[in-house]
Amino acid sequence: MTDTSGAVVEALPDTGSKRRQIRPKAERRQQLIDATIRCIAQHGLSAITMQMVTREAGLSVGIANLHFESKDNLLKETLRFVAEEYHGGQIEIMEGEEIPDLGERLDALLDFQLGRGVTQRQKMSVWFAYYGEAGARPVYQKIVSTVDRLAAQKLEALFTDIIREGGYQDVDARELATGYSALIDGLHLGLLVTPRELSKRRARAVAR
Amino acid sequence: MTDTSGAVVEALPDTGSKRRQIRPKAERRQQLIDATIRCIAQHGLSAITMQMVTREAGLSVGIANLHFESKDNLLKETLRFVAEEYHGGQIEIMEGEEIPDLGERLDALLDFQLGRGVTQRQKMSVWFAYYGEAGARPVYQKIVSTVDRLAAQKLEALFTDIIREGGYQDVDARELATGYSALIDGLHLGLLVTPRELSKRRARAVAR
DNA sequence: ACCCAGAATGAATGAATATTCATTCTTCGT
DNA sequence: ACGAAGAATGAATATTCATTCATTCTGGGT
Repeated sequence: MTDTSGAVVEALPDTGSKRRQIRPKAERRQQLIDATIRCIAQHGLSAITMQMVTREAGLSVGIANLHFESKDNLLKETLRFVAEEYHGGQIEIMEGEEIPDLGERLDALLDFQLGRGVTQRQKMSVWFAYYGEAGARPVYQKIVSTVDRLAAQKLEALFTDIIREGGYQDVDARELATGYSALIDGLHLGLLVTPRELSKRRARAVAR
Repeated sequence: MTDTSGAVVEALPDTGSKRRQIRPKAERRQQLIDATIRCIAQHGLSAITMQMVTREAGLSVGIANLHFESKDNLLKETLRFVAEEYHGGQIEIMEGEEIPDLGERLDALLDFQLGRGVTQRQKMSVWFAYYGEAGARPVYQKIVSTVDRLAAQKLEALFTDIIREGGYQDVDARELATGYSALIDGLHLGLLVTPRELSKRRARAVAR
């Protein structure tokens, strides 16, 4: 009954493999970012811990500092990921040519922005957790506003087209775009604090 | 040159009085809440420290635990204060009878909500810092949503009146109220990340 | 089959921070 | 004046947490 028998030493059954695995750097980074998102959504940005994150990822504590230099950096990269994913999705819809009708394209955008699911809710939590700190942390402000600006331009362009096509009068595309963005943000906030379902129809109505 | 000479030992000149002062509990509590607001605005909710807050208030470290049981409690009470102040102001405008014209009352509300000033900006920072944590902390959710619900009802009532008076068709007061709130929240968010001035006019336009 | 570069681990370290409480100081009632 | 009630202080304590790094382990290259 020697340990050196080389036989399988799986003391705890069902508790995931204990085998150490070596994976490419990019994959580990993503794994850690995903875990960070889940942790922020569940525990909040201010309660987050390296132990928490690495545990959630099923890895050892040291690994986060191996792939990201520091906790600060991990948080920064996580924000960048969420921001780029969210705005990237929007931009794709807005400048994609698959949907010729502009009104339908706006609808698609709305569906994307108010899309449901646990994942979506998690991302939202993360999103606003960072917004909350943005006032005090210029780094966050910069990351968000950089990506934000691009999406805002595309949105303004979309509205400009819609206004021209529809022949609307007395409407400024830039104002409309700002208002629309603000409305969506506000609805997200509302959903976070008071989860309701009715809002989707509501938003669609106001958007026109 | 003995220390026991009993003479005044005011080594640092100009550095505010060193004299210990005894003040009523309520005053100290407010003093600490104010300091907390300033600290959150400047350093963020997750970086906040008892030392920071008590220092900002010009008091000793132990005092926070004397008047509030714990850090958690101080933060909770600070949120309650900000929430009640903000929504209280809104409600006062909405149900006050001083402004008979409903359109003007809406304008007054808008002015209040988008009011400027350092103070306002600080409050906003605090507001969103807590929103960011709301997803993970039911206590915060409860505080905000309780006060929020009341303001939302008043707002809906106001819109109902406006719709009746103006004889508008095809508009649901509840939808309008939700949309309006969301819009304001969104604009606040925008102001926090990308401070701009133009938004006030914009909001007013959309509000109609 | 066997090496070894470097990926992964986690115990140890040190810094930061909430909370306590013995002590000092103020004020007020007598 | 004086003394007591209790407000205020801040050094000390215990805990929590990010970061380090000596060591262990893997898998591809030879």
